[in-house]
Amino acid sequence: MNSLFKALNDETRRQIIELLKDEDLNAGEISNHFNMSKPSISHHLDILKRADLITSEKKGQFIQYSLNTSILEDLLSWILTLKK
Amino acid sequence: MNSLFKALNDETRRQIIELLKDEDLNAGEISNHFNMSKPSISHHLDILKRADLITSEKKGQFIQYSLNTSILEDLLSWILTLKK
DNA sequence: AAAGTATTTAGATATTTGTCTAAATAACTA
DNA sequence: TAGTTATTTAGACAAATATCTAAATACTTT
Repeated sequence: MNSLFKALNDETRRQIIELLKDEDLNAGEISNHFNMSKPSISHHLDILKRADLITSEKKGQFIQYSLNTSILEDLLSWILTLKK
Repeated sequence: MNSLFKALNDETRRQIIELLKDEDLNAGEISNHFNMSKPSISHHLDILKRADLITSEKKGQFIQYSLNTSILEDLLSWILTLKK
């Protein structure tokens, strides 16, 4: 859970998650949505990946990123145990 | 949401939340559960309070802390929008 | 009023984090 | 194979964070 909370604790990373909610994107496309260097975005993607919140797949010259929502189950149930 | 994610991004603070899930506790009682100085715990309580995850009420010489789960609604719905 | 208990505030410090630029790696194209 | 494009890795640095000790504040008790 530690890496999950850590990954979510950044506005840029949360925005990346929301971008990927709608469609898969490659690193460059993600980068274009932000006023930030590509290496910084790459770093954020790495943190999201370590938290298992996203997956990546090489498509030729590009790397396509997808959201993995299944990991959010843990978070959901953690929250729900608090609420009752 | 920023302060909420920030507050949740710490193992000690998550443990405090779990302690308060079962019963209200004062600062000293919370502190006793951790191998950490009282000022450090006080600091964590402050961050949880700023995030509105806990409330405090003065009871004479003591300060009693309670969990506020209503703030978790926002987090819940944020997660749910991602999952569909 | 003085002493004791509970908690926070202040200030210091080491670690972690987010960002950058430059360089490296990998794949496509001519 | 040389050049171009996509992405990551490496290394540096400023800002944020978690922790500590010492001191301050607030309440209770004698």
